[in-house]
Amino acid sequence: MPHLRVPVTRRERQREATYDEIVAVAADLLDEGADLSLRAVATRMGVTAPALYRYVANYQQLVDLVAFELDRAATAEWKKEVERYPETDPAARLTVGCVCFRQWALSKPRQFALVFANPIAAADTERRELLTISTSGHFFTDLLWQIWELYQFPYPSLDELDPVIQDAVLNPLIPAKAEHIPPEDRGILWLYMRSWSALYGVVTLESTGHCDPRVIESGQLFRATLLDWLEPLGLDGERERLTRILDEEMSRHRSSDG
Amino acid sequence: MPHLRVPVTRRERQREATYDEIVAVAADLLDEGADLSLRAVATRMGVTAPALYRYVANYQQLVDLVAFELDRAATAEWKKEVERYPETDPAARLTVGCVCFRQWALSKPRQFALVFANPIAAADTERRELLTISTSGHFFTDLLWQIWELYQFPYPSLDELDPVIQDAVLNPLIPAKAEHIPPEDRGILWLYMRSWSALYGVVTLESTGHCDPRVIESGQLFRATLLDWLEPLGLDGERERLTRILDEEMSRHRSSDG
DNA sequence: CAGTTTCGTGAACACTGTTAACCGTAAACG
DNA sequence: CGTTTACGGTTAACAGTGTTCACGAAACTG
Repeated sequence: MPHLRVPVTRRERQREATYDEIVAVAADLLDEGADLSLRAVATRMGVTAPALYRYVANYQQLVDLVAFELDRAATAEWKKEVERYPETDPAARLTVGCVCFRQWALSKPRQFALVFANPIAAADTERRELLTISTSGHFFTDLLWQIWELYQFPYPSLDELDPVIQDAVLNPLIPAKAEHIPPEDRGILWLYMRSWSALYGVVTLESTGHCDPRVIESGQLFRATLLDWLEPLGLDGERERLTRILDEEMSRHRSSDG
Repeated sequence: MPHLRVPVTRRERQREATYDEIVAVAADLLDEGADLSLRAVATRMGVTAPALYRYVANYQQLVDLVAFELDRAATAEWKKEVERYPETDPAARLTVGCVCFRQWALSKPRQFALVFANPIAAADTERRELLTISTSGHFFTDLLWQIWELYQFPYPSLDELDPVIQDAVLNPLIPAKAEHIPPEDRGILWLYMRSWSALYGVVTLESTGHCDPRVIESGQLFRATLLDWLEPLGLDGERERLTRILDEEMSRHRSSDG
């Protein structure tokens, strides 16, 4: 959890460092194929398990901590990849970003499950807050906003939306760079939710393996889903170019790691 | 796992009964909010834990067993609900079926996670087989097939499909009542995969709680996703009627359990 | 310096899944 | 029918898991 007041006292710096070590060690464990456990993290840090309870209240909080970090680290990588295309081409950037997201989910299914398939009870406000500042969410909303600035695709006005949805887009609980979006334009967030739902759907289906392995390998389901979203996002004119980019990005990853 | 050769010897009947008790007890545990554990199932059956190893090879197999049963039982309920509309109206039936699926996922998120968010490795052929005969899959493909018989919506021909997808629809690994679909019509299965992916996406998103609780409560995301699929399924002419049915079904469940 | 907070330990509890050796009883076979 | 085999259960034990509690040492604070 990012603190705004950066602590300066020696103790607090030490504490912050320990937090960092916790998530680092946990991420290592996950990468090695072991499953995340309080005790494993502790012993690898050269410390006994109860010591960790000075830093997290329980196991779930540990999970949330590393989930947030995994999300942050992954998004940072995607941002780098995306920068192969200029800032003036957000449509290409979004395409690359989506492919990166999928590739990450496929190559690190355990991490993906931790971050995105980890159940969150509606009442659990703590975890919802964490979700709200999720880095990947900001990443995708921001790209969508940039696309809108450039292509001006149509979005529903507030009074076209269900009252409950009006509430949700005006005072969003989901991760979204929304502060800079004027209230009358918040209908865009509805499009964000819908497109995110579509992207999340295929990727989760593929990452959890709940479909034919050959279909996953081919990437056609993912590809078709993305192409369906070109039109609603005003990208019909770019269809050919973006399809080319999409195919190139997908084959790039395929060749890079067998 | 359903055996075709129904055993008659006393021992085998006894054994079958024990299997039934295992999944029944496990389902009870889940319903009570406890989490599924080998030991808990055993002690509740009045038996020690190692005894269960005469029936399942390991914990994962127990999970698979009850997952299959949960899927079967849930689908049986949906089938009943669906029968409120005549067999000659498969579009209405599919609508009801989708709402039931969502409602089940929302009211029993743990069970849903067990059946549908439970990761399956690509190499795990055993679990893939179980998936292939999944009851809910057959339920939805069958409805889609009936809709096609009635409305004759367009579907891709085999040579329009990616070679890998051709393979997948001709020799499907996913649950699908496909035997009675002639090879040249197998393009329908591609539409099935795509629509299932969309349905699976929203429902998983909602069931795992990875979006604004208000959006879930309103049901608008689910509703919009379903409505988007009317057109590809040749149901544009039925839009008004089916929307009415959809709304009615959704409010029905909302009022029935707070 | 004295007092207090912080951070770690060790022991213990209540659980997990899983393996091993063992044994009575019920079915199967000659 | 008697003998033998195999099935279905037991107990004991191992290696883990999350979590709590009482304690102590070390580090900061007045």
